[in-house]
Amino acid sequence: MTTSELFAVGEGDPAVCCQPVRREALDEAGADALARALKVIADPARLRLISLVAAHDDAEACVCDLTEPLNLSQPTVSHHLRILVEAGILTRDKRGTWAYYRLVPGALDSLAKALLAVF
Amino acid sequence: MTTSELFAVGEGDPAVCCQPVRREALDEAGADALARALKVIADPARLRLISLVAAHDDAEACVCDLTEPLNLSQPTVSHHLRILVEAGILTRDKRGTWAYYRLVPGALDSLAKALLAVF
DNA sequence: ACTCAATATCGACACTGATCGATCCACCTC
DNA sequence: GAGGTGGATCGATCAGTGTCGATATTGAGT
Repeated sequence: MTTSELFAVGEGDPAVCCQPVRREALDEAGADALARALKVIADPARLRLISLVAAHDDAEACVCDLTEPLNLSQPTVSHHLRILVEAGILTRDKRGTWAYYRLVPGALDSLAKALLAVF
Repeated sequence: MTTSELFAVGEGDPAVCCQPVRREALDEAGADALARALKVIADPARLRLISLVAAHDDAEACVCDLTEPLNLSQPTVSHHLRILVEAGILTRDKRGTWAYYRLVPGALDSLAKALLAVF
């Protein structure tokens, strides 16, 4: 599941001019999807990976740039990067020996938007 | 830790007029704090609790209102509510036999804001 | 006081997930 | 093609946590 699938969560129907004051509560499927998306970023290592990639020149970084500052083993970093890619937050671009990671534009924004739509 | 403590995470220094293009990456302590806050809401049961409280009349709800729609046992619901209160997302107001829960205004907003400050 | 109802706490169990060492794979260079 | 390097995958381990039944606690009503 990617974060873009969360766009529709909790959005009001534009065809209705006056929505009721009390919205319906999040249904089970929506809560499950949003929880899965939040679990992806609810990890200090993955938050730092996102931050490191965003802070890097050209907004892309290879694994070798990310392993040392996180003080984690290379397989662990690779594991976290895989989870972030599968969630649609990062993209992997393998050029030759190196793998470069980039932020997916709007991914975290849509996640924050989905979060604020809960209430 | 409450969500309000996250307000300062990643905010730019207003005394500096021209910030560098690349911000510094999230430090270990900041990543840990944000991850802990996100873990609180990265659970389908707790997301539905937040949504149910927000959707309820008067924006408050007692445990008996919340146990049945979640299809979880009463101790489990009480456990989740405790976690949400300790994180500063809900408040508990015990009046007589019943305990009423309310959303803390701005709690989720500040969390979403802290998330968007990561990158 | 006794009873009952609403909620919180406790102890235990099962499952998920973060981490690492070892290994495998792809590509580059000689 | 042989060796080396960057990165991914695998298997195991261990900590964390969601869940429940049982029990304790607190307040209302008789």
